[in-house]
Amino acid sequence: MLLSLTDLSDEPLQGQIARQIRAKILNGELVAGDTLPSIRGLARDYHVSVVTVQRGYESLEREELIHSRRGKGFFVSDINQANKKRMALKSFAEKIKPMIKVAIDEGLSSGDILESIHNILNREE
Amino acid sequence: MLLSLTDLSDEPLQGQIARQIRAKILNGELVAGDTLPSIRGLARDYHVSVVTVQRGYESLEREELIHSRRGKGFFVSDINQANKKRMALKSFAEKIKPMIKVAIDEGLSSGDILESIHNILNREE
Amino acid sequence: MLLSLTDLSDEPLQGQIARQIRAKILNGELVAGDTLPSIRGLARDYHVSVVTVQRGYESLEREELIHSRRGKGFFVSDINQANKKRMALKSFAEKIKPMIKVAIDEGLSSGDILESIHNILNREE
Amino acid sequence: MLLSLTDLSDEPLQGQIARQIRAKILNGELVAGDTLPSIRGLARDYHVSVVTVQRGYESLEREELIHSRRGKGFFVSDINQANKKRMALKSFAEKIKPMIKVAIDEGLSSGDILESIHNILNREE
DNA sequence: GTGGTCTAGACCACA
DNA sequence: GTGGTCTAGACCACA
Repeated sequence: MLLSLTDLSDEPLQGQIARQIRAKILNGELVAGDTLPSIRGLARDYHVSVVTVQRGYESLEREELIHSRRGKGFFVSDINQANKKRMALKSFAEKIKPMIKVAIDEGLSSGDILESIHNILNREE
Repeated sequence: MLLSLTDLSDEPLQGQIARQIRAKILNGELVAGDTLPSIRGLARDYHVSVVTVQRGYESLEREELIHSRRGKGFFVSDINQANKKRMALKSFAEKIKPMIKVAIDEGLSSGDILESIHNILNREE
Repeated sequence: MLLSLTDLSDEPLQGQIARQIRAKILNGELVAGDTLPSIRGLARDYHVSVVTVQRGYESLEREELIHSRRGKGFFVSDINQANKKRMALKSFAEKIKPMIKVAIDEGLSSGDILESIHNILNREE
Repeated sequence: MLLSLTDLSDEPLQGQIARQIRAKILNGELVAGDTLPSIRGLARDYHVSVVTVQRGYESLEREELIHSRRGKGFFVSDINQANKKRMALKSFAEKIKPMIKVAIDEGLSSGDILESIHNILNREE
C-alpha cells in the first residue's frame, strides 16, 4: 500500500494514515475483503510507531470501514456503493459546515462562497 | 462586546476569541478606530486567563486587523472594504481547499460537492 | 515648538518628546537660554497627559540639556559646541553597539556592516 | 545548547532566547535539521518558565527559521546560505535605520557616523 | 487605568 | 518523551 506520510504537516500521522486508507476504500481502490498491510509492517515501512498505525486503524474500525480477524490482520469491510457515497458526503458536509458558518459571519454571501468553491474545483481538475 | 466562549469545544479559547472578533471586523460590526475590550476586562467577564485573551489578540494583531496603543488599549485597524472581502475569501479558500481535495480523493464529483455546499447554504439561511 | 507625536509607534510618547527636543538642542535649532514650551501648554497642544510631558522633560534635565527655574519654566542649558557633538556621538555609539554585536553574531562581516550603513546614508541624503 | 540568559537586562527573556538561537542559525552554528532543546528541557536548565521559552521559539517559527514536529520537538528549517545573509542584513538595516535618522537629526554628518561605526568595529574585533 | 512579560503549576493529544 | 493550551497569580512601564 502506497501512503504519503510526513511529520511536517499539522495533520497528525495517525490521521494521515486513516485519511488515505479511508479514501482508498470509499473511492473503490480497496474493496470488501482486501487485506490491509500489517500494523508492524506499515510501521516499519514508513518509520512510524506501531502505536501510531494502530490508532489510525482504530479510527477506521470505529467507522466500520475495516475490521480485524484475530491473528489474521485487518480487512476491508463490506459496504455497498450507495453507502460509500453517503459516508463521503456526510463527512464532507460535517467538516465544511463550520467553515461556511465562519465565512457567513465574516460577511461573505452564498454567491461568494459558491464562486470560491467553483474556482477551487476548476483548479483541482 | 458579546462573545460566546466555551471550553467544551475542540477549538482553543484563544482561537474562539480571535475568530469571533475577526468576524465582527470583517463584516463591519466593528470599524476602524473602535476600541476592543481591555485584555483584563475581557478575561474577567468571560472567566478566562489574561494570557488566553492576549494570545487571541496577538493573532489579530499579526493579521493587522487590530493594533495596540501604549497604555490605551487595542483598536480596530483601518482596512478598506475591498480588502476585508479579499481577506475573508482568501481565508475561506485556504481552509476549504484541503477538504475538497479529500472529498475528491474519496470519489465525490464536482457536482456532488457543489450540491452539498448548496444544501448547507440553504439550511444556513 | 513643532513636534510630531503619535501613539501608533512603539516609541513611548515621553521618549518621542525627549528625542525631538534633544535633537533641536544638539543640532543648534535651540540654543542656550531659549525657553521651552510650558508643560501644560505642550500637553494641551498635543493632547497628551501632563505627566507624559513632564517625564520627557525630566529625561532632558537628567542629561543636563535643559533646566527649570522655579515659577518660570524650562530653559535650554549652556553646552558648548564640542560637547554637543560629543554627546550626540556618545549616545549614537551606545545605541548602535549592541546592534553591531548582534549583526556580527549572525555572521555579518565588518564590510557587510559598513556597506549597509553606507547604503542607508545614501538613501537618507 | 549554550545560552546566556539574564533577567537583569532590559531585553525580555523570550527575546534573548530568540536572538541567541537566531544568531546560531544565521551564522551556521546550527544547520537545517538540527534539533533544538525541548521547550521543557531548556526551561528547566535555565530556570525560566516553559511559556517564556515557548514564546521565544514562536518568534523563530514566525520567521520560518525553525519548525515543530508533533510529539518530536523543534527543528532548524532549511534556509540557503544566501537567504541567511539576506535576512541578517535586512534585520540589521531595519534596526539601524531609525538610529541613523536620530543621529542625523542631532547634527552628526555621514562622516561622523561612519567613523563611529568604524571605531566600534575595531574595538569588537 | 492600559498592555507586556513572567512564573509555576496543570491537562491534553501525539509519537 | 514531545509540543499546545490554559490558569491565576505577579511586577513593570506607560498614559
